[in-house]
Amino acid sequence: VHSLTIKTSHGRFSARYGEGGLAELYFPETAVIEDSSVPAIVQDWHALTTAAVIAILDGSVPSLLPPLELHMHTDFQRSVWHQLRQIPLGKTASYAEVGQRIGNPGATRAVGGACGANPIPLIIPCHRVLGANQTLGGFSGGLEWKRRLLAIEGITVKPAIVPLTCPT
DNA sequence: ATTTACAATATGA
DNA sequence: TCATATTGTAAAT
Repeated sequence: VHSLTIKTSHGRFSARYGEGGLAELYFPETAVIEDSSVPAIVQDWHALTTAAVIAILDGSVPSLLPPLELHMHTDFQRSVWHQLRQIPLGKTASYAEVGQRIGNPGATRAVGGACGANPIPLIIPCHRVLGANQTLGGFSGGLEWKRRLLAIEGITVKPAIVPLTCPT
């Protein structure tokens, strides 16, 4: 397994590569470990990953992606992530909608779970999945990041539902 | 109109 | 069995 970092205008991301391609992508602020020397093929993947991440942070669509290493996950999760990739830039889908598209209407909650298990944010745009009323759900990299990513794509979200109990 | 309760789904500890 | 990045429905206020 090899780890490399990506320098962007939004910070230093880090990526982890497995045998078959990109396996995980981490937001800045998390521990950054960079391998000093990696195989040539990994360097090629990393060049693609870097370009893709920078493109996304710039509000454009990455033209080419590295192979993704997702075989260790379940079919259900891969189905969900495949659907997320179908969401065009600037659009969003609800958890329920994603569930319907993969043939599991009512699997709304499970979709949330799959999003949480997404190892590759940004490239698999889990940030484009909102609640039914475009409310901000959650995000593995922190809600601040989710808001920022959506803002880049020109999407505005309603504030999360705050249970308002005033002690009298 | 607003609040409360509940069922249904995939997955991991 | 319990938890989670949800949601739609039903009933009561």
